[in-house]
Amino acid sequence: LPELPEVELVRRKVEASALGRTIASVEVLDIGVLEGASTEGLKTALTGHALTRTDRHGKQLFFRIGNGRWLTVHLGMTGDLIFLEDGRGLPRFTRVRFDFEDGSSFVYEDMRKFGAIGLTPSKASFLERKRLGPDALAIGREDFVERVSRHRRPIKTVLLDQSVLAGVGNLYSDEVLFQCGVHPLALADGLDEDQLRCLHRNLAIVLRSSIDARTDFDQLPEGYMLKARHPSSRCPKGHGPWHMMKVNGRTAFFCPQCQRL
DNA sequence: TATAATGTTCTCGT
DNA sequence: AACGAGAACATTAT
Repeated sequence: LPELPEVELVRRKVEASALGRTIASVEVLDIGVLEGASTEGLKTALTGHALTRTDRHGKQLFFRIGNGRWLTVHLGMTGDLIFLEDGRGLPRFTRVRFDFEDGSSFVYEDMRKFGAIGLTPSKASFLERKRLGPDALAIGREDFVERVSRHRRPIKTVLLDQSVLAGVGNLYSDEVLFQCGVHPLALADGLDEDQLRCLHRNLAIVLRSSIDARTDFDQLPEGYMLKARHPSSRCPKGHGPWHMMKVNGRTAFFCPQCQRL
């Protein structure tokens, strides 16, 4: 459940379900997902306290604990947070389970274990340590243009670099490049002002559209690549099949007609 | 059975 | 210093 819109929906889910309930116990089923906290540290920090606030920066989640510290959660490639009203129906790949005093539970599951869960005394120091740039939905145009265009690297690579801006992953970077007709290998410092503005504006539109669609790609507006991002599908503007290439070890989809180098 | 998967981080080489 | 390629992490689905 990886990129910014998916993570934002998880945040909202937690906000609506787990917030305010006092934690009675914490069970770590796989210590491999802990980062910056031990099992004992987690138990000590959380037991007897409630999550009082949710926050998201890029793909990173933060939950304020009643004692002033923050629980940090990254969903990696396959992570999710599940609220269980009666504590039953534990997901197969549950890694950490939080049981509330009222009998409900809150679960961190992550099949591939690329995610991480831990503690930090300060969000700012955590973001600094992880070298996360501004949130992709919060960054202003000037800042975006300045940060992106300073790199002599393919624009796809720059958009995926979480230290430039945080929250964009492989799928949404493909989508915004397609929306703006920019080739994934175009060098960031060679883009003109119009292209940079287009990317900034459409990044916000694409991310918000996906959140509004509850990340159901079928419900995205017409003309979106993500409605049919498959090798056997084609450009919605009537051009040919998608072309694919590897950029940063990830598969990039693009339309060679719409996105010229 | 081989390949790829919405992510991050590290090494090695240019 | 900046950058790219490749590997590593773990597990499933096609």
